[in-house]
Amino acid sequence: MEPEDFESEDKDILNWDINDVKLPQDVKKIDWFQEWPDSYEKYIYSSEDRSAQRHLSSWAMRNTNNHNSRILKKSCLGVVVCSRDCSAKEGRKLYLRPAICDKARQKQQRKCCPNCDGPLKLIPCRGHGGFPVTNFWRHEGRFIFFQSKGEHDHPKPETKLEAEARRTIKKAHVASSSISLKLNRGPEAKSVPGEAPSWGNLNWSFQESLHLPGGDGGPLAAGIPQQKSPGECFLKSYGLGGASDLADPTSTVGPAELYEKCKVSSARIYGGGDLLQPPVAGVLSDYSDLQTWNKNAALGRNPLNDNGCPSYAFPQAGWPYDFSPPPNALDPLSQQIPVEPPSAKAGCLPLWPTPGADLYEEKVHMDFNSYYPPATCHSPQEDPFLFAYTSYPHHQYSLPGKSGKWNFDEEMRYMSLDHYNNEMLLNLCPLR
DNA sequence: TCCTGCGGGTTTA
DNA sequence: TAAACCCGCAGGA
Repeated sequence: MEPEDFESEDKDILNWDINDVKLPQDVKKIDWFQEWPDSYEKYIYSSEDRSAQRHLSSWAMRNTNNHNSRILKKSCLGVVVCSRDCSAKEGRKLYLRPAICDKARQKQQRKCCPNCDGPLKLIPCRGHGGFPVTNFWRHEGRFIFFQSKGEHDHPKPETKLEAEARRTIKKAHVASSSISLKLNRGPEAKSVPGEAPSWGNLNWSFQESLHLPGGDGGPLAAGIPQQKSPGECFLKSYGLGGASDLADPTSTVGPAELYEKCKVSSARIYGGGDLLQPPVAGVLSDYSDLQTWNKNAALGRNPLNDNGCPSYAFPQAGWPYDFSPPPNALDPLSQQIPVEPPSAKAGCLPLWPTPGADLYEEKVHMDFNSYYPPATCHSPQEDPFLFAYTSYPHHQYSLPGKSGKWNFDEEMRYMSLDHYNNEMLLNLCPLR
């Protein structure tokens, strides 16, 4: 093929529009799935790409009827923030993911800020000429064409995975508290109105279930295979137990539901088992999630991480919690479950399991005090477990402002990184 | 309970 | 006429 022909063909491939009658089918290079598409971008994914098949986006996109069954259109809902613009320590801001369902979103906005109890507000997306940014998906032959129109003018919300995990954790904790309350109130236990059980009596013992990396005989220190699943990482992140805990029906870890959710996440991310080699170019399908995860892990979605270690996408934007210990944290056993959640104010439903908030804070804080990642980072392949631990201190501090935006996704694209980007990123890791 | 996709219908520029 | 938006429904997790 003559170079000129190639160029013109390339131009055709680049110049397509989602509304074109005919889209290019001679696609030589398909794109990695983009979790945070922004600006006026176009991508061509493999029809085998699971994320593309699901029309996923980490932006909160809702379906929009464009009366065209061939082209799926979705518009951005923006981000939910605290109307008081509160900040946790280190200036962390709250960026919650707007619920996609209208009713759920209305309900969400009646809830209060988990950080300051202030009302939440939805920042609508106005990045496309005053209207929400729109994403278009079109399946055509072996490819899935994606086009975004507009540039998000708001911070990134928490990802779908984060939001789901948050809900699950909330459920799990509520369930756990409920069970513990019942257990603690044995037949002889008297029901005293307003009585608050001691944390020390709770079956859900974070202290016991936590295995610190490199700590006192935890899984890592004991030389147990370090290839933990992200699911476990989630649990670890929350101070929950590892696989052994989960497999044990008598475990004090928590509801099986949580494990199932994490297992699903793990399977999704890991392709159902061990980590796989990076995909060869053009064969994206089952690896897309892995790639997305790897990229997120490598980037931490917080490119300016202080220690440069990658983090799983879990705790960053929208992670409202201050992990410093409460004043009475030195005596965890003396902590009480507030019968009336501190954040539960009239007309304001708590977003998080407030009764355990202190507990989370306390334990996780201890984790990070006792374990800091080494200067040389491991890849997720080596130790994804580590990521969950290292991830907490990293947060999305700054808004992705249009002027000073530092979008690594974009940078990666410009760098024309192919499937080796994972390794390359991980090699870059110690430099950051 | 929520997400997702679909599609009928309305409003507005 | 196109685009945005509202709403309800169904299937699925």
